[in-house]
Amino acid sequence: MAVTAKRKRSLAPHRSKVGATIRDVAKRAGVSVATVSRTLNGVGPVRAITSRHVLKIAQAMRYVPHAAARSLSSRRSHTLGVLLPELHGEFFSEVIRGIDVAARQRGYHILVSGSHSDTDEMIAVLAAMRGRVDGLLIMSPDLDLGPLSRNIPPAMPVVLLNSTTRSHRAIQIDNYSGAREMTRYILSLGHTWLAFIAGPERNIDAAERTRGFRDAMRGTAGRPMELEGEFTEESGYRTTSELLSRVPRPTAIFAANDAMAIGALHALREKKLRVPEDVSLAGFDDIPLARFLTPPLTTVRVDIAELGRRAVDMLLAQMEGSSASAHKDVIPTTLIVRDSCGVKSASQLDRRMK
Amino acid sequence: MAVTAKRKRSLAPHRSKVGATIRDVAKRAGVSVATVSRTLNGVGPVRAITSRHVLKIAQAMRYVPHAAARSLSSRRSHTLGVLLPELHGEFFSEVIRGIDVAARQRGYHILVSGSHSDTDEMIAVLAAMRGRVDGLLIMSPDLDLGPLSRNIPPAMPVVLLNSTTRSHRAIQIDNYSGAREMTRYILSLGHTWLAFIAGPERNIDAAERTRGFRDAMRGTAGRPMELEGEFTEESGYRTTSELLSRVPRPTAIFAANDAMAIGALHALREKKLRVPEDVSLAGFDDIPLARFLTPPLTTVRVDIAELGRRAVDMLLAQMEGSSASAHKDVIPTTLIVRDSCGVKSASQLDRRMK
DNA sequence: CCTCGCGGTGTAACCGTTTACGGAATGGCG
DNA sequence: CGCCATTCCGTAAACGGTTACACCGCGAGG
Repeated sequence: MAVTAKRKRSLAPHRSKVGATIRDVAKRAGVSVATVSRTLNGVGPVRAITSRHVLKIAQAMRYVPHAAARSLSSRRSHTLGVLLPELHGEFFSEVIRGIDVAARQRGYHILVSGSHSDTDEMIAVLAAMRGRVDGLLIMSPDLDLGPLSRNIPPAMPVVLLNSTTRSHRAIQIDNYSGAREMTRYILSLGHTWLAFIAGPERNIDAAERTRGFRDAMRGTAGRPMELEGEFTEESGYRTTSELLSRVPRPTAIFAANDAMAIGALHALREKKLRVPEDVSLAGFDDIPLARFLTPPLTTVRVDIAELGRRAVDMLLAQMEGSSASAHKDVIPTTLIVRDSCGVKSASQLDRRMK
Repeated sequence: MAVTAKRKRSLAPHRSKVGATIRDVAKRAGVSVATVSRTLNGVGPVRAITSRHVLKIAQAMRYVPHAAARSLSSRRSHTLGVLLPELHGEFFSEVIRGIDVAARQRGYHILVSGSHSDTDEMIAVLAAMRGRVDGLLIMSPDLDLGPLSRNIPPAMPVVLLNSTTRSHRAIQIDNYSGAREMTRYILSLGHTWLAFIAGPERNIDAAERTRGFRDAMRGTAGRPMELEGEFTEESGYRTTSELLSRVPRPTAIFAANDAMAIGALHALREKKLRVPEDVSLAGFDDIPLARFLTPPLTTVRVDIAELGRRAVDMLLAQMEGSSASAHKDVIPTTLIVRDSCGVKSASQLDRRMK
C-alpha cells in the first residue's frame, strides 16, 4: 500500500493552492469552464439566466481570474511598460501620474522602471519585460536612440516620449516654440543683451530649447550669449556667478530650466543685484516652486501630465491597430509671465556705460 | 482528403507566434526542455559542457523566457505591487524612486497604481493584481485600514507605508518625534505663543505631527494654538490670514507641512510682516524648494526614498519567510535649521503689548 | 416530416514554463 | 565482476485560463 501511495502521482505536484480557479466556479455552478469564461468576458452567446447564475456563484466564491494564466493564454497582459530616465522630482511624478490615470481608465496596469542613467540598463530592463507588457512608453535620456531602438522587439507597440526617431511613434513637448516665445518676450521688454544658460548638450529637450533661443535671436539687434549648464541648480549658480564677474553684464538671463534659474537667482542675490530691476531672469518648466520664488519666476509652462496622458492614448491607438492614428504629437507650452522680468531701464543703461 | 485536412486540428489554433520558446531552444540544442530550464535557472544538476552549449544556443536565438508562462507555472511573478494615494509631487516621486531602485536591485519589477483618493478604488485595483504580484506595498490615504485590510488575500505579503495596523507589517516616518523636536526648538528660541497649523484630521501623518506638537507643549509655559489646515498651500495661506487678523498675534507659526508653510509665508508677506523678525515660521518635510524660499525655511527633513527602500527590504524579508524580520520599522527625521525662525525679540513683545 | 440554421453549451487542445519522477550512465567498492 | 549510489537528463503532468470545434435542441422553411 505504501507503494501504491507513492506511485500515485500527486495531482498538484509543485505547490499549494491560492484561490478559486475557473474550474472550481464551473463545477459549483454546474456548467463548463467555457461557459464561465464566456460569461466573465462577455464574449460568445450565453443565456441570460446562465450568465446571471454564473456571475452570482463567481461573486460568492470571490473568484478573481489569475492574471498570469489569462495572459499566457490570451497573449495580452493588459499592462504597459514605462521606461524612464533619471529625472528630477516634479517632472517624474507628473509623467507617471498622467500615464497612471490614463492607463487605469482604460483598464491597463503600468510596470514602471525609472532612474535609468544609461541605455544599456534600459535594454536589460526591456528584455525583462518580454511577455509582461503589451506596449511600451519610453523616455530615453540619450539623444541617440539607435541602440535602444534595435533592442525593441519589432512587433512591440512603442511610443517615445520626448525623443525623436523615424522608426517609432513619438510625442514631444514643444520646447522649441516655448524657448522662442520666451526669448521674443524678453526682447520685447527692450533687452538686447541676453544671456542664455543652455542645458546639457546630449539632452534633447535642451537642444530644442537652445534652437528656439537662437532662432528668436536671429536677425534682431540683440546680442546673444550662450553658457553651458547642466540643468542643475548648481550649474545655474556657477555659470551665473562667472557671468556676473564680467563687465559689462547682460540685462537679462534666460535659463533653459527652472532649476538653473534658481541657481542664477542665488548668484544674483549674492552679488546684491536685484531682480528684475538690475537683471531680468526667466526659466523654463514652471515647476511648482517657480511662483513661490522671490520674485515669482517668469517661465514657460509645460503640461507634463498631459504628455503622459497623450502618450497612453497614442500607444493604445497603436495597439488597437488604428494605423490611421498619428505618428507624431506635440504638447504645446505656454508663456507664464510673473515678476522676474522687467523692462530694460535707463539705470541699467547707465550702469553699463560707466 | 479535404475531410482529413479539416479534421486535423491546427496545432496552434488561436494566434501567431511571438518569439522563440523553450522548446525551440531545446530542439536546437538537442536536449530536453527540462535541461534548458534547469540551465537557465541554475537549479538541479547539469553538466558544465551541456550548460555552456545550451546557454550559447539560447543566446544565439535571443531567447527570453515568457514571463507569464513562468509565473503561471512557478507561482511567482517577481513583481511587487505598489498602491499609493493621491500624493503631491516630490513625495510621490521620492517614494517611487526608493522602491524602484531597491526592487530592481533585487530583481523585482514594480506594478504601480497611484493617485487613489478612496479606499474602494484601492480595493478594486487590489483585486486586479491577483496573480500579478508577489507582494504589496501599500500607502493608504485613510486612517481606517479595516476595509482595505479585509480585502487583502490572507497569504499575500504586505508592508504598509505610513499606516498602522495590528495585522500587517508596517514602516513609518517618525512624524511624532520630528514635530516634537521642532516645537522644542521653537520654544528654545524664547517663543511662548505658538500657532500650529495642523494637517487634515483623517491623515495619519497629520495626526502624529499634531501629537508631537502637543506633547512638546505640555507642561511648558507656552501658549499653544491649533488651526486646522489641509496640507495645501492654499489652506496655509487662508488659516494664516485669519490668524493674523486677530490681535495680539503669535510670534511663531509651525505648519505641519512645507506646503502650508509656503502659504503662510505669503500671507505674512501680504501683511507686511517680516520673517523671522516679526514672526518665526517653520515647516515639515523639507521639500526641495524649502531652502530656496526667502528666507530659507526651517523645517524637518524626512528621507522619503529611504522609506521606499526599507519598505522593499521588509517586504522581501517577509516573502522569503524570515519571520524573524521586524514587523515595524521607523524612519527617523532630522531638524533642519535655516533662517525662518529667530529668537523672540523685545520688539515683538512691545508690539503685542500695544 | 425532414432538413437546415442557429443559439447555447461542453470537451479538450493549447499558451510556455517548472518540476516530480524514473531511467540511463558512470564510478566506486566489495 | 556485480551492485549500489550518484549524477545527469528526458518525459510528461501540472499551472489556470481562452477558444476552436463538436454537439444538441428547437423553430422555421420547403
